[in-house]
Parts: sequence; C-alpha cells; structure tokens
Amino acid sequence: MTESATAPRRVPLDRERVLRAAVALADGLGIEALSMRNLAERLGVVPMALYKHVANKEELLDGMVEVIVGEIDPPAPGADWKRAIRQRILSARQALLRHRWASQVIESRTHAPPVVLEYMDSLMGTFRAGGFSVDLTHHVMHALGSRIWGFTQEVFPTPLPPADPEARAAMFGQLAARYPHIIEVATAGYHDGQSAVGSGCDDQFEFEFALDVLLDGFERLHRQGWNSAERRPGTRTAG
Amino acid sequence: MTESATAPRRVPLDRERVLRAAVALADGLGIEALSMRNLAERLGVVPMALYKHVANKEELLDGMVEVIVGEIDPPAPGADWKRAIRQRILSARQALLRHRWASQVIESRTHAPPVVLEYMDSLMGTFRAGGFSVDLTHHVMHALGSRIWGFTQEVFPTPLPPADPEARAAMFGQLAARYPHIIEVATAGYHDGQSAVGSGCDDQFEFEFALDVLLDGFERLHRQGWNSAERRPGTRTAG
DNA sequence: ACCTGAACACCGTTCAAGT
DNA sequence: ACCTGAACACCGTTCAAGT
Repeated sequence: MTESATAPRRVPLDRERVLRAAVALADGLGIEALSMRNLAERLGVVPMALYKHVANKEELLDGMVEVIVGEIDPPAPGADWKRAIRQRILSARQALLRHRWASQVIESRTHAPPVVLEYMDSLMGTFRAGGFSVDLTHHVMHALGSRIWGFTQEVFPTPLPPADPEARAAMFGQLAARYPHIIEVATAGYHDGQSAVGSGCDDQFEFEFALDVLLDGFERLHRQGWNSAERRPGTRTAG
Repeated sequence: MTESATAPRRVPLDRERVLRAAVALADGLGIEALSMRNLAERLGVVPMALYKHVANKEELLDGMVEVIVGEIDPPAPGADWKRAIRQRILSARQALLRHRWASQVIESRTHAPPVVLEYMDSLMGTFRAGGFSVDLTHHVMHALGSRIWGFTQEVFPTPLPPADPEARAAMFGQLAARYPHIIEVATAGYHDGQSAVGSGCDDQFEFEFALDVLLDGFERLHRQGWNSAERRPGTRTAG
C-alpha cells in the first residue's frame, strides 16, 4: 500500500500525465490559455517541475499532437484504397473536431513526431496497396496536404448579421454593392428570410466535397497510368 | 518648404508607414520578431505611438494582410474561367512567397479585411462569368479553401540527412524499417546517391498538381450540371 | 489637449540559493 | 542530489502623471 491515505494526491508527475492535462486544458479553455505556468498550477506543481518531462513548450505541443493523432482509427482491413483513405481521413477529422485547437497546433509544428510519420506512412501504404505508383503516391500525398488531418483552413468566417431586421437589410444592401458574388452565394437557397451568412455552411459537406473531388481525380490519374514525366493533370492535350 | 533640413526625419507616422514597416520587419527578421515594442523602436517612436494608428496588434496583423493581398495581380481580362482562376491563384502564390510569414498570419485571422473580401468576390465572379451555378461556385470556393492564397499547408519537412555517408546509411536503414513507404517515395528517382529526403520536393509542381486536380474536377462537375441536391462528387452511382 | 514613461499582468526559461 | 523561488528578459496594453 504505497499510495496510502496519508498522501492522497501525491501521484508523481510523468510525461503522460503532463500531456493529458495539457490537452484537457486546451480543450476546456482554448490553446491561448495554455501556458507553462497555467498548466503547472492545474497540476498542482511549480512551473519548473514540467521541464523534467518536456524540454520546453514546443516539445509539449509536439506531445499534444501525438496524443491527438493517437486517437485516429487504425485502417479498416479489406477496404479498397479509396474507401480506406476516405474513412481514415474522416476519422482524423473527428479526432480533430474533438480538439478544436489541434489543427492550429499541427500546422505550427516544424518537425513530425514519430506517430505522425506512422500515420503518413500508413496512408501511403494504402495507396501503394491499391496499385498506385510510387510517383503518383508521392504527388497525391502532397495534394492532400493538411487535408490528411481532416481539416482544411476555411476562408474567413463571415460575421453574424445584426438581429434587427432593418439593420440587417441595410448591411446586406451595402455588402451586396461591394461584394455582389459573395452575397449571391451566401444567400442562395435561403429565401425564407434567413441567410447562410453567419449561420455557417455545412462544414462536413464542404470537407467531403473537396476530398471527393481530389479522390476522384486521383482515381482517374491512376487509371490513366499518369506519371510526373508527363505534364501536370490539366495540361495534357488530347491525343 | 515645410520639410526643411532643420527637421530631417520628422516624418509624421501614419497607418501606411506603420504597416509597411511591420511588413519589412517581418520580411527581414521573421514574424516572431514582430512585437509592438520592436516595431516602435524601428520607427524611432515610443510603443504607445503605434496605438494611434492601429487599435492593437491584431489590427496591425490585419493591416499587414491587406498590404500583401494588395500585391496580387488583378484578373487578366478575356481569359476563360479556368485560366483566369489559375493565373490569379498562382499570382497570389508569388505574393505569399515574397512574404514567407504571410500564410501563417492569414490563417490566424478571425475575420476578413475588406481587401480580402474583394479578392474572394472577384474569384467567385470569375466562376460565375464562366457559367458556374451559384451552388457549384459556393462549394468550389470551399474546396479551394486556403489554396486561393497560393499556399497549402505542406506535410512536415523531413530533417536533413547527416552528411557522413555511413551515418546516413544507418539512418535510412532505421527509417526504412519503421516507415517503408515514406522512404520508398522519398528516394524514388534519386538513385544516383542522393535522396529527396531533406533536399525537398518541387513545391511549385506540387502546388500546381493539386490545383489542377481540383480545377479539372470542377470543370467536370460543371459540365455534368452538378448540384448539391444530388450526392457528393464521388458517391454518385452509375445511371 | 496631447503625449509618454512607468506600471500592470502576464510570458518562457535560467539559475542560484536553499533544503 | 534534488527541488524551487526569485529573477531575467521579454510581451501587449493601461493609465496617470507630466508638459
């Protein structure tokens, strides 16, 4: 009985506990609230104690990425490449949606933690198993880019329209004059008084739309036996 | 002669000068070196003087984005939609490459400055002029996402291999065991002793590859009269 | 009325002093 | 030998004192 009642919460710190606390803190208060001092306080230790388990804040962030990437489902056995890739990326998307700060942190990393390399290697293995050439696999991974994590940097969120109908009408009038196409697109299909501006698009639909345009394109290139010695996809002339 | 020799550099500060100095500082020393204090010193003023021209640092960053987006070429007249969009995005890419910090700052913006809305509106106008439905224009803009700025978040840069041939061979052996597909792809086409790992891919080729896969896909959907009431691109069954 | 130095409330990280 | 409080060199921003 080493953990007796006389020392109730004297659980020794370890890297795992530091990382999980950091993830929980970022989940709860946002990534901008994650400071070494803040995290230490949350763990009931002095800030310097953290430096026993992570060399610095950058390494802390690396570790947090590892935790999130670890939540991505393993590849489904037996699926064809297209379904396998699609499923894996959409699983990554779910993991990233559970931790809204994660995409930002992933994009700020300058080197890949091992678990990230494993994930990328696994995706590439799926393409190769599907018959993709090494060449096409290479460019296809680049084309997916950060989309392999299930997110794409969206264009800027448009601000919420004012609640007052008159003010809203005035705002739309002004915007429509300056940005006619944005307003046209944003208000399409919303003719019953509300508008898509501010109310947000269906992010999941948009993500899958882009993913499927890419996957369909990859499939076509693969079938055509594309290779990079020829030109880029769109520039090949007929015959 | 208001600007006489007796007061040589007493040029009054204005927003324009603040923004240009901030861009120059970020270009020269990196975005992490851009602080209000640093920028003030560079301009020979006290930090508080900056707050006369920008409300806070966020607004300073907004202004810097405006400067960079202003460098993007206007649309070429007379080109078909595909060439026009392609050219515009590749021009944006050149602007962003001149300011390596810009993509990071653009992605961190929470709202779009007017010049950004104008650029997006202009792209959407090009799709519309090319006959795209409002519906397809909407989803196509989402699919491009941050690619409209000419960049995509690349996957993590792989570290430079060690110079010592023996150490390099050992490293490749270890990596190949853990990440066989990464190594396969990274070393393809480099059989003359060097490797693509660390030496970097052709970013411009990769960018245009992905862009063209998307543009080709958009063209195909447009010709098919795609609309979002049907399913996503890849999920439509034959017939 | 205008400007600005000092101060406030933070940061990540170092380091020497204390146990 | 180990731990940690104080300190260092920064931040963005506030505010009151000085001109």
